[in-house]
Amino acid sequence: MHNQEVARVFYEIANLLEIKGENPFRIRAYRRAAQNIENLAEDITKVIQTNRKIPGIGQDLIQKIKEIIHTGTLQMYEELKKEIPPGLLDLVAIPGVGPRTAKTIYEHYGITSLDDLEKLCLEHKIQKLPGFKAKTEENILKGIQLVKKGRERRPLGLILPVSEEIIRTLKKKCHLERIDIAGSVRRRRETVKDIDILVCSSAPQEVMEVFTKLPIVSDVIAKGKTKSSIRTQDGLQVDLRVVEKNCYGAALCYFTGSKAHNIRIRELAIKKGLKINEYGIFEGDNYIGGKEEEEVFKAVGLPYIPPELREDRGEIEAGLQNKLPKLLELREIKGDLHVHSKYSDGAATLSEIAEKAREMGLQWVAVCDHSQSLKVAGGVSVEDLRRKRKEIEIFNQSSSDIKLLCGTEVDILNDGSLDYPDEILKELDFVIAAIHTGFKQDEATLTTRMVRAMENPYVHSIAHPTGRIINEREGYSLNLEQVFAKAVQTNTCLEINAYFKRLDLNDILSKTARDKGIKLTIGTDAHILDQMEYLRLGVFVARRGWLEKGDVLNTMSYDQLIHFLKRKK
DNA sequence: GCCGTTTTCGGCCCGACTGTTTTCAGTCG
Repeated sequence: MHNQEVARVFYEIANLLEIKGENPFRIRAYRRAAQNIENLAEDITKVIQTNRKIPGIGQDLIQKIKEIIHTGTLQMYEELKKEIPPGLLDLVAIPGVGPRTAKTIYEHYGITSLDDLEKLCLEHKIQKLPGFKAKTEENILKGIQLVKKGRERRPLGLILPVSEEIIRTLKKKCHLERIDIAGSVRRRRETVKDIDILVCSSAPQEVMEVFTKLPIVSDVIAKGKTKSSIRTQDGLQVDLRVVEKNCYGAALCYFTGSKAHNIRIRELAIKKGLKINEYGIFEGDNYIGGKEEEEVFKAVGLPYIPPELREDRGEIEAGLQNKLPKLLELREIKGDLHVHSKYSDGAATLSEIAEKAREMGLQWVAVCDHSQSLKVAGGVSVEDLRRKRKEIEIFNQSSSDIKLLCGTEVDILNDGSLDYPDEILKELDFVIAAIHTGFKQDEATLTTRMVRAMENPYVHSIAHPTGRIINEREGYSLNLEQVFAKAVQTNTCLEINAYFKRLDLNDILSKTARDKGIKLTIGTDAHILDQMEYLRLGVFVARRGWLEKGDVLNTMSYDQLIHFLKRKK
C-alpha cells in the first residue's frame, strides 16, 4: 500500500507551504488530498490506474502521486525541503506557535530547534521581538514543555472514562439543561488528542467557574464567557463550550466534527442558500433552526448521520442517496468471541467469566485460551484443553441463560501450520488463529503463514490480524490484499480485537473487509474480567467501519452461532 | 490546488480567545 506514503508527503508539503506563507487554500487542498488518500480502503495505485475519481485530487495531484509511486519521492517536495530548514516544522508543532510566529523567530535568530528556542525564551530574548512580550514568551515556553512531554494521541479506551467522569461531576455541581461529549471522543476515534464538552445552561458563568476549578485541572489555558480550555495534571486538554438552547443541535454538530465533515455540510448549505454555524441554521440573517442535530442534516437534504461516520469518508454521498448503513448497536451484541481464562494466562475461572457476561447482559462467551507452544502465556496442553471442554460441557448443561463456547486462540507457527493438530481443533466450538511470534519476518513469509492458517478448515477467524499496538508498534508486514482475498475464498472471518491498545482490525480495514463480504468477529481479548467491558470499543470500531448487525457474528444467538461455525468444516 | 444546477475564473467554513494592540493578527478547533 502506497497510501500512507503519499499521504505523508502531502501533509508535509502542506506544513512547509504554510511556513512559506502560501495561499491557504492551496495548503488546504494538500491536506484534504492527504486525508482522502489516507481514508482510501484500496491501494491508491490501483485507484489511479483504473481512472477512478478521488475527491480533492485533480490532474496536478494525480501527476504528483504517480511521481511518488514511481520514484519514491517528489521533486517539488525535495525542493521545498531545501528551501525551508527542517527544524522549523518542529517549531510549528509547539502549541501556540504557528507559521507566522515560527517565521518571525527564525528570521531574527536563525534557530530551528526546540532546544535553541527554549534557550532564547529563558534568556528573555523572545520578548524583545516586535509584537512579542513576556506573556507570549511564557506561553511558548509552556508549549515546549508540552511537546517534550510528548503529546501523542491517546487511546480512546483510556480517555472515555475520564470524559465520563468530568460529565458526571459537572452534572452534579452545575445547573445544566443539556450536556454532551463532542469531538473525536463522540466520533469514537481510536485515539484522541483532547476532550470536547458541550453544555446548555442558564448559568454559563457558574459552569465556567466549576469547570476551570475541577480537581483534575493543572492549567487554565483559556477562560471566556462561552468557551474555556483547561489542561489536566495528566497533560490532557479539555475544551468546554456553553451555548443557548435553540442552537444546541447546531453546536453539537459543529463541535463533533470532523472538520472535513463540517466543511462538506457547510458547502451543501451554501448551495441551498443557507448558512450553518454553531449558532444555528440561517437564511440570510434569519434563524431557521438548530435546536437538534437532525435539523442541521435535514436543512441540507441529509438523513441523520451518526457521529462515528462523520469523517468525510463517503457518508455525505451515501446520505444524499439514502444509502447510509443501519449501524451495529451495542445492545445487538450477544457475546464476546475472545476471552482468556485461568486455563492459560487469564485471571478468571469459567464461572466468573459467565457471571461477568450475565452482568453485561450477554448470552454467551467464547473462551479462547492460548495454545500449547506459547509457554510465556500459559499455553494450554492438549490434555488440559480436553479437561476444559469437559468443564464447559458440564457448565452449559446446568446454565440456562449463559452459554460458554470452548475455543482456542491457536498460534500460527513459523511455517503456517497450527499449534494443535486438526483432530483437536475439530473438537472445539470456536478457533481463532493468531501470530504471536516472528513479527520481524518479511512480508512474503508472514503473509504465507497467515494465508495457510486460513486454509485450515477448522480456523473460523484470525485474531488481531495486523498485529499493531497503538502508539507502540506497527503491524506485521502483511500483504493485506492477499489476506482479504483468502478470507473471502475460505469463508474465514477476521477479528476486530477490542482491547484498547489493539483495535485491530481498525475502522478503515473493517470497512474494507465488510465491502468484500468478509464477516467479522468482535473479541475483547480480556485477560481479567474488567477488560470484557472493552466490548463497546469493538462496537465503536465496527460502527466507524460502517458495519451492520449482519456483518458481525457477535449478534447471533448461541444456537445460530454454533450452527454458523459448523459451516466452514 | 480543486471545482462547477448561476461560474473554466474566482471562489474556497466560520467563529472564539489571547496578546498586543487602539482595530487586529495569530492560533486553534
